[in-house]
Amino acid sequence: MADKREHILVVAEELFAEKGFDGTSVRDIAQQAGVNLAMISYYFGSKEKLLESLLEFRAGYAYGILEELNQDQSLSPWDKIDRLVDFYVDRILNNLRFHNIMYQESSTRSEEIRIKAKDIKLRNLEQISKIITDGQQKGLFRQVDIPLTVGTIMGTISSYTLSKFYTCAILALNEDVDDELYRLRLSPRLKAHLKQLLRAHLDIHNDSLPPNRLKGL
Amino acid sequence: MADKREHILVVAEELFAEKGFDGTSVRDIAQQAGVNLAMISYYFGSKEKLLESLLEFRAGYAYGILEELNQDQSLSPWDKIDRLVDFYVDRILNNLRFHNIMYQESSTRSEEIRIKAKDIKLRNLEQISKIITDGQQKGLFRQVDIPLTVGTIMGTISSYTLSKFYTCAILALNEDVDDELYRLRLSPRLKAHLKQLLRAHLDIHNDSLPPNRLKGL
DNA sequence: ATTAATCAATTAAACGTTTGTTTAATTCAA
DNA sequence: TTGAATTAAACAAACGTTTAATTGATTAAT
Repeated sequence: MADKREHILVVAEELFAEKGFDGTSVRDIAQQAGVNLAMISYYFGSKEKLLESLLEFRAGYAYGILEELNQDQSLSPWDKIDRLVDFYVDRILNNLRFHNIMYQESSTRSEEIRIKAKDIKLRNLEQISKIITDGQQKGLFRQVDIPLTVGTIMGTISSYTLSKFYTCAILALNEDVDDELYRLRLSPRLKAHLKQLLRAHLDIHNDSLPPNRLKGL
Repeated sequence: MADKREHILVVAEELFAEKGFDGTSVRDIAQQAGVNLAMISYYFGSKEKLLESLLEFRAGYAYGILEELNQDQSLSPWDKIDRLVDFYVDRILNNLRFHNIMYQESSTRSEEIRIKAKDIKLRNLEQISKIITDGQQKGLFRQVDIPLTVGTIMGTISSYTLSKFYTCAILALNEDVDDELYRLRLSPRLKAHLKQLLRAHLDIHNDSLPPNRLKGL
């Protein structure tokens, strides 16, 4: 075992996402990670600080990708939106555990954790904002509420990753389908929907749309 | 106290939403509700069955409203979409507690609870589906992924109701703002965003949009 | 009308687990 | 030999649930 500390974090991540923070005992984590119970206090200080460490451990990754995507001059804003959707769907579906902790569990915890989670989200929002404002400056995107648009992306995905039961019903899958097939079905559908949605939402040509609403009547 | 059972449910709802299911003890509920600890087992059987009772207690309301909205012949599909957005934003913001339980907490619980939560969601989806397919049949709405569109509505709202810390940062509000002002700021912004979003997303005129994407380049 | 019986409502206390954390001893490598 | 890593054991506190006793109002018998 290369890094025991990191291994504990990965195991804790899985368990937290599966059973919730309060629903997971330190003994669960220790046993699943194959380490002594006392090692968790020894490494992290407490269960709450373990969660804090987990946030730090995972925080950097998404930001790096977004930054890179942002600086890529060869991609049009539309391409970047598509890539953004692909990235987030893939990332969330492949890191369901961490995502659930980050977006639901952390909001009921200590102030330090809530602040940390907030800051991570704000940093990511900043990067996505740049992509959208760039598209606006280039005359491709219309005026939209950017933070809420980001909320729409994350929220749409989350609404289908929080409850496997409901999602399986929608996808016409058996409830105990294996994770591989589950992702395989959900991923393209989420991506297609979000791209179609954002295309219409962001397109500059739709700026004159609101008054047209009554056309069809 | 008219109905003690119901009073316990309301108190439990508040506490669950605030501190999570596992984070709330039966003693917390009993104390806050002003009843003896044993009354909760006496009334509901167990803590889990209390949550189950809570779901049943709250489930009926939304469905009734949606059904009514659906059957209203005087409203156009576009009007119904607007009303739908208004309803859900208001309802979720005014029942933050129950919504958080229903959409996050219930997914990590017993099978019975997960099934119950799933069924409630499916029933509501059914009603919203009718509104959208009606708009499609009337030639107003284009072809969209209806269940995912519903996920977008719920998810967008949820993404801003799960973490008050983050939301306050976005709204440029102090973190300990009172709930009244908090809702007053968040509600119109969510409604405006969702209506603008759905207008573009659903409009039949956008069916020919995808190939136009490259226009701006 | 008074008493007796019945049963649900309510209570305080205790149940056995499980919780997060700490201690104090031991291992092991530097 | 020093100090970090690791261990088993113990800690008190909190957990969900149960018990057994008591209350209080309603019903049946006297």
